[in-house]
Amino acid sequence: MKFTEAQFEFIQLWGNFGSQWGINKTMAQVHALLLTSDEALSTDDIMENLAISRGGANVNLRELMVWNLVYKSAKPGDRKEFFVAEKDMWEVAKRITRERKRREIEPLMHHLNRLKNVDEADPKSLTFVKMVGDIERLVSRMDKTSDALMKAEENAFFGSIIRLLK
Amino acid sequence: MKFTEAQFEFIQLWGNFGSQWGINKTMAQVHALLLTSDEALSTDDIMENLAISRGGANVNLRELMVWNLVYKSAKPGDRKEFFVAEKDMWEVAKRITRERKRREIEPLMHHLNRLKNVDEADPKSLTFVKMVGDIERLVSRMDKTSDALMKAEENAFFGSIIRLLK
DNA sequence: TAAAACTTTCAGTAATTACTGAAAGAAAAA
DNA sequence: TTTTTCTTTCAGTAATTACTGAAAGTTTTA
Repeated sequence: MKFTEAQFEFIQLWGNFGSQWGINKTMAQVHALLLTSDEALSTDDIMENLAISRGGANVNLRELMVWNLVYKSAKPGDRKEFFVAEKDMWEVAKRITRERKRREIEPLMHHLNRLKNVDEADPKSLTFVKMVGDIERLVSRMDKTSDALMKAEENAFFGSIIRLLK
Repeated sequence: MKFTEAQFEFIQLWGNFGSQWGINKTMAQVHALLLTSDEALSTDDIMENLAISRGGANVNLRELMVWNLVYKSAKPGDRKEFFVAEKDMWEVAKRITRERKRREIEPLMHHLNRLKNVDEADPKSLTFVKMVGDIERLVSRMDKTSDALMKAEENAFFGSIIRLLK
């Protein structure tokens, strides 16, 4: 398989995988293109390679920068902006996790907590409040555990404890 | 807040949350309705409560059964099928995790592995192969770690070790 | 200050995704 | 076996999501 074919397939794969996880397909494809490019790319490079419009390229690049997955990179003697992706995949995983937590876990917990103000007189409220509480505890526990595991994977001592569990 | 309001809001919340995670919004809403219902519901109950069609109700209920989040439940003297949701939220989390792994991790690993057959002569392939390998290792590690996490949360001894890390 | 080079925005529209409703299918009752 | 009751399927369509492209905005150069 030639490099360009493999790169093309990787871009498709990353795009499809991303959209299954609620990440915009084109954004994932731009990310994949930059991940597989040794050199920084301009907006025009990206437009050409993925056959997307200038608007789409611009919006998705800026969103990738919000996620901290892509940086601007200036080229001396060139007024264009160039872009590079963070290549350390462990960093990539951490930053995606961090961003999704920030956007989803916190609002979810807030909304769930509000729902506990349900009228306690209604007998149906009993199991409802219990269930909301169960979800809160579960989400909070998974959140903390994922932090612990992230730390553990980075840390030789904790990492060796974690490996005991596998 | 009245129970029916709280239930309605929970259904919206679960639907929106689900669709952010690549889970069909209506499916998540049907799930939320069943989670917050003490009694088993018929297709007609669900159609009425969520204002969706018979086809939609049927398709989403069957999909929820594939995910093992909802069961059929017969009522004596009634020919209709009734449905109940698994109410143990820890079971719910485990089953969603299991299903997503099965559908996504395995195919992803397979595709990534295929991409390693890239022409090694091209110098660009070097960093490409490294990156694919990095993703494989990362995904495999996260997969194993999530298994460990599940076991740890279920197990008092391992659980206490995990709590040390937090 | 004006022109050139590049980036950003957003109304209109295309692409995708999932729902509707009616017809066909299946199972139970008569 | 015919009718009744309920479930499933799927072509057509509605709803959602995200892209296009041109105009406006911004920065740099001269």
